Amino acid sequence: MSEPRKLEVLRAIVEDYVHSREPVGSKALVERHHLGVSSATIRNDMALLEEEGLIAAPHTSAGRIPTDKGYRLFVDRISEVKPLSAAERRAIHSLLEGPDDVEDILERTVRLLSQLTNQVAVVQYPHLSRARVRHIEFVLLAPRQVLVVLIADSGKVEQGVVHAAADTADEELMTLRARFLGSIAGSQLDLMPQVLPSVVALCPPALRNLAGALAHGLQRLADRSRDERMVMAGTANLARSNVDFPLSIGPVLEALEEQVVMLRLLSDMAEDPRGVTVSIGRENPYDGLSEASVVATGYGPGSSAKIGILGPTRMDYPNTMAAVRAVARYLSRILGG
Amino acid sequence: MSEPRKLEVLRAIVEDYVHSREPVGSKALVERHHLGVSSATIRNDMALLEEEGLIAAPHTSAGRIPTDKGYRLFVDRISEVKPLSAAERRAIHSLLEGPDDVEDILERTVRLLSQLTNQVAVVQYPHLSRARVRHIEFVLLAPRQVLVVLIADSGKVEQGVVHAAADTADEELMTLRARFLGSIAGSQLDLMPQVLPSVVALCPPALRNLAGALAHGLQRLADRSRDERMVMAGTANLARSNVDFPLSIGPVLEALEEQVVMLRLLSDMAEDPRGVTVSIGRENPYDGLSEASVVATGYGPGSSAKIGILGPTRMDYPNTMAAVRAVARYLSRILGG
DNA sequence: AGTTAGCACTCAACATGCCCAAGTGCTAAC
DNA sequence: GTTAGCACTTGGGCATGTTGAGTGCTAACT
Repeated sequence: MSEPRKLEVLRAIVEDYVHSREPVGSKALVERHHLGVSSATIRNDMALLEEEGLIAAPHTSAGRIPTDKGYRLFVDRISEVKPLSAAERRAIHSLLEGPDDVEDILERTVRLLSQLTNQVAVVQYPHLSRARVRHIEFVLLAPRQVLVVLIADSGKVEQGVVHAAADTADEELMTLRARFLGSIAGSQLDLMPQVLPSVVALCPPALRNLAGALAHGLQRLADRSRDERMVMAGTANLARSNVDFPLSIGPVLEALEEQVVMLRLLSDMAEDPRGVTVSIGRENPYDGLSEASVVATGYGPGSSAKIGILGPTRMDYPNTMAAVRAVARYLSRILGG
Repeated sequence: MSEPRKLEVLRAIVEDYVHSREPVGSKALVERHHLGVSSATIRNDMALLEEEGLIAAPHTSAGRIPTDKGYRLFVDRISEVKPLSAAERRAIHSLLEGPDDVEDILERTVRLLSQLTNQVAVVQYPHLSRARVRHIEFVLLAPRQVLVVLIADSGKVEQGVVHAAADTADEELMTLRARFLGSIAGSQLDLMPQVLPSVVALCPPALRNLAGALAHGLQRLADRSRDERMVMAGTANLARSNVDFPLSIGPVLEALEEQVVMLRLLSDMAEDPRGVTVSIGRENPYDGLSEASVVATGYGPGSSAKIGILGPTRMDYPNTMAAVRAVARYLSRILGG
């Protein structure tokens, strides 16, 4: 019994199954892969693989399909991340063109990734907790309604409306803006809770109320931009790749809509030295994703934000991982510059 | 042959079919609805209805199901928009609470609508072409990178990055901001193409280049906010309501992802005097939606922006229309105030 | 004229039985 | 450790039969 061949068999099974979507039997295996042994030998190997829980048979006389554990082993030890095709590289490169507004870029990136992989692509907004305040603006929308805008040096803009208790004049807002700006410009977003109260305290009593409301609004904006968000694309791929196939897409769509779930999922994925992390089937903490896998990686400064894809466990891991990794690198490069 | 009864039969068929998801036969009809005639009579009526193309039989010995045309007649002439239940009213009311940032509101609204109707809900951002410029801001992100922010009096904030040909100083930006603001503050977004060039022309030659780039950026932002966008929620309902059911959800998801398609669709829906417009099955201009219906209505100033839902043709039109109408009214009220 | 009872007819859905091919596990020989 | 051979299992395809819901038509009834 040769250990290397057993792995080779597992690999062949995974590849064939991913390709054909059908349980693969011993005979088909020896035909499609030149393994140098007979089908009987393969059968013995397969029996062992099944004992170890790496593959399973849907019913007595059918071929075998990989289990979650089998995919895991495949991803960890067998597969090599393939280089991208020229066409793919070109597609990624063309992403460099166009406006480099963060939102635009993320949107185009996620769309690209979903097309490259034929899966649902997801990307977190970059973390901003370490970003600094670049600018703030107060705009009077109505006598008691103030639009508060917070601009970070990362280029992210947050906005929100604050209600004033009393009618407010433009000059008051100008004054307060100057005060706030003077104190918090350049300071980190996550330090705002420490800084804002002191600004309010130093205000002339007449403005104290308004200042309090505005400080509260600013705080909310800062929280929100730390508070994570995401963009996704390619949900239609769920239906396409699963035509006549049993990844019940209902629960998956639910998970995708509950952005909180997805964000947790992405955030919790450990960073892998090889560049991309994979979470397979029941490894996923969320029940609805028990038939799905997530392939993700970090990007940007510190690789703190994540980008990745979501698809059926039966997916082409090597190519998918390659695409995710490549796109993440380009994205880092664009945003970093 | 009584015309009113024929309509009554059509109505019964639609209601039963929507409820049971199964073709409905003559016998079942007389049982569930007290029509005061025998099944044979109903059969005669049904034969006529079929001749007129209002209902159809999937195969010889099955009951009938409504055609698109049948639904159309049902919606136009038979159904009454039902009042909402108390629970639904309560749900809508609770929407009034919370921050009234436009984005937040739209997001919560669309989520609410999808829950009320169990369909996919969609809402256009309010049109801003008539909005006026409230404020602009230029922020230096890097020596040659300027963040341009445009704030409209509607409370909408647009942002984008502009590349400068040469290194730029903060003071230059201040100067230009004052110039631009002086000329365009208060003017309508759609007049910007007329106003901006003159501002550039009046700039001192040293700033002319930069001013041109900034004007271009501002123009892009103005375009973008006229350029429509949308928010949606409830895609998971597609899978749920169609478990074991043949609204092939693939094409629908595709349509939803192609926001352009959806926006066109919504925009093109004529305003209906009764408050909500319905587009049924093949009436939809987009092929992928041939088995889907859209129920939408305008909201906000001039009812120019649209809100609505998307679901299988076999849907509960009266309740859905009621929900869409009610939510749109509340939304108008909130945004209007 | 409109309504009804009755009846022959159609057809999807389900069930039954049969066979086949794919695939396995095991044993004995190499 | 590998292989050939073989008995065994079983889901899927197919032909056939049965059932029941539902129709359309005709002839009688009001």
